[in-house]
Amino acid sequence: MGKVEENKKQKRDALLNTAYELFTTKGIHATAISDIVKRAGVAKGTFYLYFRDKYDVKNNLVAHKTHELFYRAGAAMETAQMKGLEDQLIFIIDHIIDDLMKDLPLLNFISKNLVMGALRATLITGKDADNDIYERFLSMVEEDIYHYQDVDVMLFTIVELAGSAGYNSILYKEPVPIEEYKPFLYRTVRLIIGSHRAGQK
Amino acid sequence: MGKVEENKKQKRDALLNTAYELFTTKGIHATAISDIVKRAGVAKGTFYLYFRDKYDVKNNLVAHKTHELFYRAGAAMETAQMKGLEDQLIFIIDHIIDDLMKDLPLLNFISKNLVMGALRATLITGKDADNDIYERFLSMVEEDIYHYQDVDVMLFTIVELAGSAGYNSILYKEPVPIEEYKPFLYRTVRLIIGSHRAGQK
Amino acid sequence: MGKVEENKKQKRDALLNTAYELFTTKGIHATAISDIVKRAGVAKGTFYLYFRDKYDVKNNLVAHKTHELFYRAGAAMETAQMKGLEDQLIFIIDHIIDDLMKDLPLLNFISKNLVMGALRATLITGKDADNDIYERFLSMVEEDIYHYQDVDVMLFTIVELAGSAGYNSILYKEPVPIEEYKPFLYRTVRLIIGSHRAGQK
Amino acid sequence: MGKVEENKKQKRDALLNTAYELFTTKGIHATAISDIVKRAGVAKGTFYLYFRDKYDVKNNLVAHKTHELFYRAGAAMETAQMKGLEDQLIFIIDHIIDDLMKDLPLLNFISKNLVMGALRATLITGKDADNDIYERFLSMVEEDIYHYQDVDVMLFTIVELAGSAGYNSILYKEPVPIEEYKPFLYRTVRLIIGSHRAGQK
DNA sequence: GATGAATGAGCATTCATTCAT
DNA sequence: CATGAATGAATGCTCATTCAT
Repeated sequence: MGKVEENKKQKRDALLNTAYELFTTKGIHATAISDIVKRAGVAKGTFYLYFRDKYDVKNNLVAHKTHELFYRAGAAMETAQMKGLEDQLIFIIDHIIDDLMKDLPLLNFISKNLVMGALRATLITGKDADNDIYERFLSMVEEDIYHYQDVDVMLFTIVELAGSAGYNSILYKEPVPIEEYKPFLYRTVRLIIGSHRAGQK
Repeated sequence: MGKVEENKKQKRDALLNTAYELFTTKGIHATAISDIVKRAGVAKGTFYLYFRDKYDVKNNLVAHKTHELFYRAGAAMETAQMKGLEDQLIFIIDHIIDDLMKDLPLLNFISKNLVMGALRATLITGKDADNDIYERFLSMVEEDIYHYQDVDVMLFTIVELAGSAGYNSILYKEPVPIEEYKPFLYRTVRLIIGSHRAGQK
Repeated sequence: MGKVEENKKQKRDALLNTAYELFTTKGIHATAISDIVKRAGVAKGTFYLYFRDKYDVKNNLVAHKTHELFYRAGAAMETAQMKGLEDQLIFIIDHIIDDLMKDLPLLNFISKNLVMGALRATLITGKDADNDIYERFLSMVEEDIYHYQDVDVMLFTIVELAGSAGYNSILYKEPVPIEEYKPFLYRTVRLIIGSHRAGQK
Repeated sequence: MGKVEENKKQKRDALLNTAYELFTTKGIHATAISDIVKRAGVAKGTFYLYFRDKYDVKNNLVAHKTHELFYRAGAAMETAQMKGLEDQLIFIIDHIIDDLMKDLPLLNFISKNLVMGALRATLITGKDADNDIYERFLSMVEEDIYHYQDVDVMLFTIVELAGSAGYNSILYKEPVPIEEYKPFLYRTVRLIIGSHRAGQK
C-alpha cells in the first residue's frame, strides 16, 4: 500500500472511530459533523471526501460492528469444536449476547438492527467466501445429522427472536434479566429447530 | 365538557392528527414543528401549550396507535367468542398483522415499538381497568383450562417474536411474504405456549 | 396600519435599503446575507421571513428602482407641459439619463435591465392605473396629432437603443461621453418615431 | 509545435470546451471548478496552471465566441461580394442574428456582452491586422461611395441597437419574433446610416 | 508539468423557542 | 388562551486554493 493510500485509510478510520465514540455517547442525533471532525483532528471538508453524510457513517459502522460480532462468535465456536446444529446455534447466540452484555453502548447502537436484513447486508460487503456468515450458517445446517425444511425461515425466526427479546432483556431487564431469560430463550430456539427437522440423514 | 374544553381538545387533536400525517409521509426527522402547526391551522406558540416538543407528540401517537391496535383485536376476539389460550393469542396476533398489512405507514411508524415496553407504556395511559390490555392477557391465561408457568416470560417471548418477525415479513417480504410466514409463526407460538404449560387445572 | 404592520414594513424596508447599499458598493455576488442583516440590525432568520434569498431582494429592488425612474420622469414631463410625442419621449429619456448620470451606482445596478422586459414587469406590480407607465406611453402616442403604426415595436426599439447605448455612453464614455452622444441619440429617436408615423389625424 | 506544447494546448482546450458546455447548461454561477476539471479529465491543480479562476475562463470564452461570430459574418459577406455600406452592415447583422437564432445557448451566454465594449476587447486579443474586425468596419466605411461623419458614433449606435433589441426579440419574442422584427430593425439601421451621411465622394 | 488529497473559511438555511400583543 | 413575528444559535455543506508527491 502506497504512503498516500495508507494516509487515506488512517483518515477514514479516524473518522469512523470518532463517530462511533460520539454516536454511542451523545447519540447519533446529537452528534454534529463538526464534532466528529474536530475530535478526529481533520478538516471539515475531509469528512465529505470519505462519507456522504452522518448516516453514511452510521451504516458503515452498523455493518462493520455486526459483522465483527458474528465473526467473533463463529471463531469461538470453531475453537470450541461444538457439534450439532442446536448446540452450535445456541453457542453463537450465547456468545453474541455475552459480548453485548459487556458492551451496552454497542448493543444500543446496533440495537434493533441485529436482524436478518442487516445481516444479509453485512454479508454483501464481506467479499471473500470465508467471511460469508450466512454461508457458514447454511454449512452448519448441512453438516448436521438431520435434514431441515425451510432453513431460511428457521434461521430468520431464530435471529429475530434472539435479537428482539435479547435486546429488551439485556437493556431493560424486562421481563427478567438476560441471565434468567437465557434458559427460556434457548429452550425456544431448540423448539424452533426441532419444528423444522425433517428426519435423520 | 365545556365549550372551552371542547375547543382545547379540538386543537390538540388537530395537532396530533396532522403530526401523524406528516410523520408517516415525510418521516419524523424531516417534519418540523412549523410544518405541523401550519397544516393544523394553529399558531406556532399554541403547539407549546399542548406538547413539550416533537417527541412528546410522537410518544403520544405511538401509545395511542398501539393501544388502538390491541383494543380492536381484543374486541374482535370477543365477538368471535374464541376459546382456548392458544387460539385466542393467535387470533389477536393475526388480527393485528392483518390490520398492519392494510396500513403500512402505520406499521412503519410504530415499527419496532410494538413490543412489551410500548405495550406497558400504553397501559399506563389507559386509566380505567377495562382498557388494560395486559390485564386482559392475564385473564385469558387464567381462564384457560391449563396452568402456566412464567406467564410474563411467555407473553414477552410471543410479542417480541411476532413483532420483530412480523415487521420484516410484512414490510420486506423477507425471507417470505407474511401470508407464507404466518403458518410458521403460529406454529412457533403454539410451541412457546406449550413449553410454558404446567398441567391441566 | 397597526403597530405590528408598521414594524414589519420597517424591517422589510431596512433590509431592502441595506441590501441596495451593499449591492451597489460590493456587488451582489460579494454581498452575503449575513452582511445585510448585520447592517440592517435584524436577526438572520428575519431575512427569510421577508425574502426567499438574495436574488428575491434584487428583483424587488430592480423593479422598484426602475419604476421610480420612469415615474419621476413622467411627473416632470407633466409639470413641463411637454407637447408632441417626439418631444415627450425625448424629454423622458433625457430625464432618466440625467437621473442616472447623477447616480452611477444605480445605473450600474439596474444596468442593462432598463429594458422593455423589466419595464413590463414593473408595470405588473403597480396595480393602480395611474402608475401604469406603459399605459401612459400609449396615451402619449394616442394624444399625438399623428397616427402611428406598430407602436409596440416603436417603443421597444427606442427603449432598447436608449437603454443600451445610454448605459455604455454614461458609464464608459464610449465612444463619446453622454452629453456629446445625446444629440445623436435624440436624432435617431426622432428618426425612429418618424418611420412609424402614418399620417396626420 | 513540440509534443509538449501540443499537449498543453490540448489540456487548455479541453478545459475551455468543458467550461463552455457547463456554463451554457448549468449557468456560470452554478458551475464549480471541480465540475469543469472532472469532466475535462484533468486534475484540479492543473486548472490553475492555465487559468486564474472561473471568470478568467469566462472572459476568454466570451471574447473567442464573439470574435468567431463577427469573423464568420465577415467571411460570408466577402463571399457574397456585397457592395455598399448599408447592405454590408445589414448583411453582417443579419448573419449574426441567424447564427444566434440557431444557437440560443450561445446567445444567452454572450447575451448582452455583444456590445462595442466586448467587441473592442475582442480586437485587442486578435493581434494580426487581418483579424481586426473593427478595422474592417472602418474599411467598409471608407470604401463606400459616400462620406460619413462621426463614424464611431454611427457604428456604436448600430451595434448597441442590434445587440440589445436582437437579444430580446430572439429570446423572448418580445414585442414580436425576430423574423418579424428584422424589417423594422434594418429600416432603422438604414436611417441611422443615412443620418451620418455627409455627401458623395 | 501534473496530480488530487487536504484544507477550512465561508455561506445559506433551518428551526425550536420566546414573548409582546 | 392564542397568536405569529422575531430571534440567533446551530449545522450541513461547498469550493477555491494549496502543496507534497
